[in-house]
Amino acid sequence: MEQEKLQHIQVKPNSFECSITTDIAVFGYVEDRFKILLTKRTVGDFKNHWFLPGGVMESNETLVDCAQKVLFALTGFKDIHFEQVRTYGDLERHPLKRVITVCFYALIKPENHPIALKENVESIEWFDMENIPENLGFDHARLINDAHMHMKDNLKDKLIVGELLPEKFTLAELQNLYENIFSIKLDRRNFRKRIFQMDILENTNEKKTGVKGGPFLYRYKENR
Amino acid sequence: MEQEKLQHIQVKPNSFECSITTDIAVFGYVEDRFKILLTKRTVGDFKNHWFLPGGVMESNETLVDCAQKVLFALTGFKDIHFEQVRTYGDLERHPLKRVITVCFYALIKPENHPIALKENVESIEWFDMENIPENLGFDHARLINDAHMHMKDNLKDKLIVGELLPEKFTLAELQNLYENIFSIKLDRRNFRKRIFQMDILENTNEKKTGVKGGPFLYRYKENR
DNA sequence: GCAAAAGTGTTAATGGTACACCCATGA
DNA sequence: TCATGGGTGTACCATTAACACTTTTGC
Repeated sequence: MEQEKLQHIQVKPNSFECSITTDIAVFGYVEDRFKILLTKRTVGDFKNHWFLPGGVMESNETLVDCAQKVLFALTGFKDIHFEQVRTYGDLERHPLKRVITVCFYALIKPENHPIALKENVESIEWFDMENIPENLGFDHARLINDAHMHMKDNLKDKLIVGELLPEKFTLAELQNLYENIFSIKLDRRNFRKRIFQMDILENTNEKKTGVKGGPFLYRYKENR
Repeated sequence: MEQEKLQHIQVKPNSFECSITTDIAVFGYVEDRFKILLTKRTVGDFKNHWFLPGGVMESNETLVDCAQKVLFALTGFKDIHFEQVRTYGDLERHPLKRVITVCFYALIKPENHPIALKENVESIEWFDMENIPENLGFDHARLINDAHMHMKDNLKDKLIVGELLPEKFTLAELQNLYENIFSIKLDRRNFRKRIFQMDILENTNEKKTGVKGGPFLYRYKENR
């Protein structure tokens, strides 16, 4: 009864111990392919498995604070924008203890974020989204899948994938990225038509050199 | 260093105490209006405020288990299907201590779920979504808004809002509900066309009595 | 019988898809 | 100079939006 009352007001003096972690699916566009960043680590029974970057939250951190801290600790990335995907609370998802994880995704330009190999990370690598390793730890295969779907939902009808590209990019690069993310093929003219009538790009009037055809470089407009 | 290592493998021996709660936005269709169920309670500084049904998670429960338990404890509802909305982890969202909450939404047929006024609940009421009380506790105004948006996203292009209606219903009722949820007006003929070519309804060949026009009653098909 | 809602098809507009040729550049 | 990719416009198709009259029922 006292128990029930306390429960009801959402405060209990002796809440159980439970780790809350954040895991981050970092997507990038590398070597003309849509990729995800994974770290090889050993956690519990998972020896030398690949994991999303992730780690435990402290009492004075928000979820996003935690994601920032964890991602920096494992990769050296700073000042990243996160989008929440969902929270996973199954009882047996972690072999050692109860761990609830909040999953985020982030889109980054690899050129701006060189990878730093940090302590306790055996390796860190960009994986092509169509060639993800088999030996993923925990339920991270599901997390990756959910994060990818969530990202596609967020991007649908927006084509705002500029966070993944350099400041100036060609329309072919933008289209290729879009095709990679959604695993589709698009007509070049229709793609241009759509993106132009969205009115989100401006032509820098510079041409990209070292590539045939001499394509113009575009950037996203300031206010969009 | 030892600290950092432990953090990295996502397990710390002394994780801090932190309540994890679930809050549930229960949507229903009552008196021809799209509504949400709120409970009036007193929590901390929030005296006699309206809250989503919610409560703390125990160590042996999954997130959904917790939502089931909490909703039953506050309303008497059982066997409800939940959809996760998102997780809120701001530091100051709860006046008494750190509370992280995972928000869910549920769609129910009020006829199947009579409200039971439970202990510690001062009142419990269906509120029209366009007339939600001002004095909501915590950040529940935001939770309601997010849950509503998330629900709309899930339902978009599906028109599957049957969970909110009695087994047999008229097309006008279905259309009205849909218009309520999305705050839009639809053309009757176009709505019928769309819903019929989805092939999800069957005509019971019964007519609804006590209402002008003598509309047919429909139900959702078994396999959809 | 009259007011209110149910039921029913057609047309116009819009948006999306398919498609071919010339031009610029790098090799 | 030639091979490769960049740049451009139009016709067709599919989907959606707009719209008015007749029938049924409750009161």
